[in-house]
Amino acid sequence: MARPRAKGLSRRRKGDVATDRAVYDTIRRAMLMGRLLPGTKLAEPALARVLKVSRERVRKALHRLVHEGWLEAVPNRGTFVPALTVEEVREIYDVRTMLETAIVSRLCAGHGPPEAQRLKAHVGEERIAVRNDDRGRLFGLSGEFHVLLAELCGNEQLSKLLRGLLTRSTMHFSQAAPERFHNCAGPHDHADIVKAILARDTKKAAKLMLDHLLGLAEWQSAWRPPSTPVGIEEAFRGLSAVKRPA
Amino acid sequence: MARPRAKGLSRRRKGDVATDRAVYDTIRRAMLMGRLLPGTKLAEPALARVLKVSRERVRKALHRLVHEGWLEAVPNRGTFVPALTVEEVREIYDVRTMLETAIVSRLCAGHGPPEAQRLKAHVGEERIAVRNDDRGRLFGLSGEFHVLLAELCGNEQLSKLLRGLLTRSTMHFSQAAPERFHNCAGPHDHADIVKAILARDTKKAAKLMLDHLLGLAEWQSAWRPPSTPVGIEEAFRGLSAVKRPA
DNA sequence: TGTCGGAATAATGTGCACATTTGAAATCGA
DNA sequence: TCGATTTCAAATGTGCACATTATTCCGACA
Repeated sequence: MARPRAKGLSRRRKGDVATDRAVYDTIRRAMLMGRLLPGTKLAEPALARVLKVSRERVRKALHRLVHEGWLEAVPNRGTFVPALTVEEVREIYDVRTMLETAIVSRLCAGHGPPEAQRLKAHVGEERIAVRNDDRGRLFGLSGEFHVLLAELCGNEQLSKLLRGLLTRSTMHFSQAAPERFHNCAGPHDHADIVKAILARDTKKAAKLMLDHLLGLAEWQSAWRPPSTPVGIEEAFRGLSAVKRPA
Repeated sequence: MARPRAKGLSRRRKGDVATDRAVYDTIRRAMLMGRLLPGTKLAEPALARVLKVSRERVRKALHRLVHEGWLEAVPNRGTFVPALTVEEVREIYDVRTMLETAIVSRLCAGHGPPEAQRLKAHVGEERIAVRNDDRGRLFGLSGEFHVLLAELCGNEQLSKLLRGLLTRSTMHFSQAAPERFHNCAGPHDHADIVKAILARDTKKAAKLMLDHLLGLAEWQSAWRPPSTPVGIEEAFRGLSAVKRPA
């Protein structure tokens, strides 16, 4: 039929899944960088204006983030950055304890040379980060350690589940200024756990993981995130959805 | 401003979240009833026509179901009923084993009279269902038993997680004709597990749960769902999104 | 002066109109 | 007759317009 287009521009690409990912990643990155504090409202028009995308894209990304537990949606009100209660943090670490003690037990029973190699490599990287006092890298590695343990079990469902739990429990860490991240006990605990796994000492490994998570939960529960909301424009300053400055 | 509406009808209620839930529940119910076989395509116009709702509502419900793992979306192709592989089933039951053995251990260590009462009540209901040969009720109760154990731990995160795992692992059961559901070992296993919990025998309870899940996984993996797709119209015959015949 | 109430404004929610893409039927050629 | 190419219809994806809802602001009244 070749009908002439009514409005002017609208150069529309095909199933542009790349832009969707970019918007989603940008918002998530802003949260990981600690720029979005609990209580902040993510208004759709403001986000669309700042990220230079249409409102529908923002809406879709927000819905996805809500489904994944990063944000909270109130009907007819908007989407907000959630404030995890100490009870929620305790519950999340409780579930993590159940899963991760089982994981280290599993790894003690059945791991081979390649798994041992990856564990030792990760501990080495953490040690380097500590030596260089690279807080940002250490922050990322500390979380990835737990994901690595899950992945070494060779269970994709388990990895996905633990990854979701980690994002929720590290949200607090992110909401604190991540450049101030300092966890001297973390890398040392990780090294001990790996040592126990390599020695196939199941009881010791499980106990170390239990104590490690208990310590993390206690330290995290003691800290309360600030509650002064910040504007959207300044929160996303320097971040862009269309071009990755990476 | 009171601008006259362009088109005729469109009597739109307020933030109608009830319709959204109805559409979502209807599709989910059709899956639980085993009417949607793996490989079936859930086309949006067909669903909208059958359920008597707009396409956007269907679209939103489908997106949610995709995100929760009930369905699979292929870009520009459509939404399909997934076919779980035996490997996925094995992995899901592996994760469930980790969580649920920890749950029964937890319950052995710390449960009071109200928890004991609810456990005994559930076992009683299952016994009644077995006596009456009520397959549908037994099918529901068998799943709820595991959710009940998680809820008795008083951990909301744990309950939500296990609920998601259950929906995925029971999808196979649903895809078999549920009226043919017959699990003579299930209720008996459940009664034994409850007995061990009430006796606070941690090792025995964990072992019983482990064997129970192992048996379920083995039985479930042995069975392969049929792969003859069925039309949308007949799959949703009798089901409605606007009025619940319940 | 403080509070209650209504109007203006901004934001959310949703139906609708196309553009793009896919799948398959139809047509053509060997 | 079979295979490859073209054509066409249906489905998916997305921007847009507008109704509905919440919030804010401002003035009247006690």
